[in-house]
Amino acid sequence: MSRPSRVAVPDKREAILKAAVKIFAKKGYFNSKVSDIASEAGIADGTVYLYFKSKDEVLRSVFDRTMEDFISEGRAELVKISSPAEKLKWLAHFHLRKLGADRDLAIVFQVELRGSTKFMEEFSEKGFRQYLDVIKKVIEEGQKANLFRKDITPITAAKIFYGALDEMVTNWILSKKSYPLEPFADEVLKLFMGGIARK
Amino acid sequence: MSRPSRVAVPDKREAILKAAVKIFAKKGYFNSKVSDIASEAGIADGTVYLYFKSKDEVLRSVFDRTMEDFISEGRAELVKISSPAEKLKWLAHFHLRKLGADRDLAIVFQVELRGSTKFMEEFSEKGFRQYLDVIKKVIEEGQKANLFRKDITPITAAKIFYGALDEMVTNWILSKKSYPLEPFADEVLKLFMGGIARK
Amino acid sequence: MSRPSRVAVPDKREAILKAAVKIFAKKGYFNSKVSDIASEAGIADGTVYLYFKSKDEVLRSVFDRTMEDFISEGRAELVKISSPAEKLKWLAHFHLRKLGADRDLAIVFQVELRGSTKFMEEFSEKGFRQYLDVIKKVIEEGQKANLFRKDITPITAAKIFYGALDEMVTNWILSKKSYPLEPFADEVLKLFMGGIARK
Amino acid sequence: MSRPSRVAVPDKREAILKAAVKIFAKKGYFNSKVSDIASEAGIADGTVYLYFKSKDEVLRSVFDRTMEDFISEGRAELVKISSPAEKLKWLAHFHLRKLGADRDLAIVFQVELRGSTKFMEEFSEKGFRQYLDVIKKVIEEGQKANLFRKDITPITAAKIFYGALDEMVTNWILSKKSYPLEPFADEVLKLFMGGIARK
DNA sequence: AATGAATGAGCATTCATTCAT
DNA sequence: TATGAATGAATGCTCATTCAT
Repeated sequence: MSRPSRVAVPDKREAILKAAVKIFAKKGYFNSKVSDIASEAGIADGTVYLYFKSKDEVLRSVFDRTMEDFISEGRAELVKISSPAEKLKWLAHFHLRKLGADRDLAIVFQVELRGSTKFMEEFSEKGFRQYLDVIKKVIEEGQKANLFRKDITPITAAKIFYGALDEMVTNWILSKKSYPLEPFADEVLKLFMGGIARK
Repeated sequence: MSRPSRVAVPDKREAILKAAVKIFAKKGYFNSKVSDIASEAGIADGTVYLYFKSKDEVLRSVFDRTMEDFISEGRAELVKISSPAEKLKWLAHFHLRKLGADRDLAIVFQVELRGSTKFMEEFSEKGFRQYLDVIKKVIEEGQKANLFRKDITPITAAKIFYGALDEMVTNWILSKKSYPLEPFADEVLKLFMGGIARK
Repeated sequence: MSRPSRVAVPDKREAILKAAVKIFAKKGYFNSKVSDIASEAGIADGTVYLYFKSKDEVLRSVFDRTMEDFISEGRAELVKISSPAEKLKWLAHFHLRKLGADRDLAIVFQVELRGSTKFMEEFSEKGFRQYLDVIKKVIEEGQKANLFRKDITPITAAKIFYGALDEMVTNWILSKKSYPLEPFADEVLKLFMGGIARK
Repeated sequence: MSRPSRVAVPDKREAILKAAVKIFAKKGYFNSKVSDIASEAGIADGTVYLYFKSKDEVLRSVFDRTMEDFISEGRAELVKISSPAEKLKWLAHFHLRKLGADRDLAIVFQVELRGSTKFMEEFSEKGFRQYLDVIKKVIEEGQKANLFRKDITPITAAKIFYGALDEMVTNWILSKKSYPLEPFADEVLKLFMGGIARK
């Protein structure tokens, strides 16, 4: 049922985005030339502009596409889980598994997308708020079910949860050593759920 | 009794750094022109180069000077506190109080310094590791005193603590609303110490 | 029957070199702006960099291309002449005819290429030594044939020959009056062959 | 009888000129910074401008002072010699002895002073014409005394004489090997007087 | 006279974007 | 669609010169 594409153009848009992630990760957004991306994607410089309005839009699109997948997959999976604690567990693993699977993409997300307040604001506006909202909902759920303490606002708890995971990713990227990222999900969960203080 | 400085040029180096923070915060490092900084500092473009080797070095210096203050003040204060929990409390408040006091500086730290892997690596190498190390030490102390649980590695706990605070700052910066940042220290502490799960 | 070239851009590289000679001759290498050259060539500034790596390389190329022609034509013609004296005659005329035909090029060669030891050394290394060598060979030939005196080393004689011609060119360039250069070839030859002293 | 100078200021003007020759010779006029010269002369940058109006004028002064010495010494010596041939001999030796004694000065004269048509013209105007005129006079003298052939104009012969010597200097400067320059005076004379052709 | 901090005009080069083919 | 040659605006940095001290 799929529209038969013209051949020879398996998916240039996709190729450009993939190339862009690789190049942005290696050199940083501002130091990446459009010609680097085009060259990496195996096309002519001008062709980039048939698919994207500007270099700016390429980065934006990397973000949009990834975030979209991220959130929709997240929402779809979460409904299958009933326990709020299990939901948080799934989210933490999901977050670190996804970014841990594509170092270049992780770099672009952790580093490049934060390199300008402009992007940050947009980043925040579009995907990040939604993502934080997903976490917040889970926490509210836990509070309603009397499983989570209520003396912390859900949104603050969500930020803390996100911030902790985010820091795991940042450290993983900057580390000279190569190690699996996902296991840290359990560490974060342990602390987020129970706190550091001995009972 | 201090020697009265000449005229309106009490400290140009300082003026440049201050101007740079303001400009970098407003426009981002890559979009800031050296002439913007010079103009903001009330000096000629070329004068910037009498104090700094390059635009690059200006940003680096903003970071160095701030981080130095930050860490030395942190270390000096911490030795006055004996309880590990109190130390964490002081650190969280200190972190948010400092950055909450200078929005532009906070923006440069949260956004600009992370805008390139190059800076990130240096940032990480120089100040960040040390800061994380300070936190780690406190946690080890708490574990030794049997106050903190021992099933979490101190460095991971430190990262989570830092990540949570960092996220507070980032959200504060990006927020369109203006609100005091420091109070969030207690929220982070509450959760970090006791966890989200009801006992 | 040659394929009619597109539009007004028959050969941009050539146009740039031509423009550069004109501009360098008028203002000197260091006082010539790349934009002057581009403008003279009827192209955009950036286009210069599609054909040359730097302003430096433009000057180098002017030299290379000219010297190459010069030497290859010289060698090709000389083999057709058997008498060493006739060879010198042809060389002297050739030298002055060539440079006398393009005042701007002559200026670049006489003045600009000598404006820095760096260029001088390269100039010397590449083309000049070869040119001097061609003259030297002719003199050796004459000495072997017992036509030229042997109490002067061929290389020194060659330098004198070259130096005399070179001075004719320099004076011609600097002169406010316009006069034909080539006739001076015979004057140089007269003196070089027979000396100033009366027999 | 000399006016007692203030001490500490043996002769700054002289020191600057000396420093300039050294620096210009090493880096070329355009690549030499005024601060390089000042530093080499052991004075502050601004002090250069107490003695010279501009960097330009420093080079000009190097030339003026040297040329003045050159020509006045030349004229003074020549009147002591009666034979035109001996006069040429003295001139050739003088030329190569003087420049051969100060490589840096020679470089400035051979290379830097020719690096721009502007300087060339001035160079030509001021000292060079006079120098050439001195040679020309000697040749006219020789012709009048029936010692030199008359089928060559004196000025052309003078240029050839000068050009030959000049080339000796240029080659000496560019040579990687170090050798005495003055002996080439005799070679030039031999050829200039008798020609290359066997009698 | 001497200093050297400050000035600011000047310029080579880069690179995102366009557009004729 | 695709190309890639051409564009030209944009900017970090240098350095001759000035001038308050």
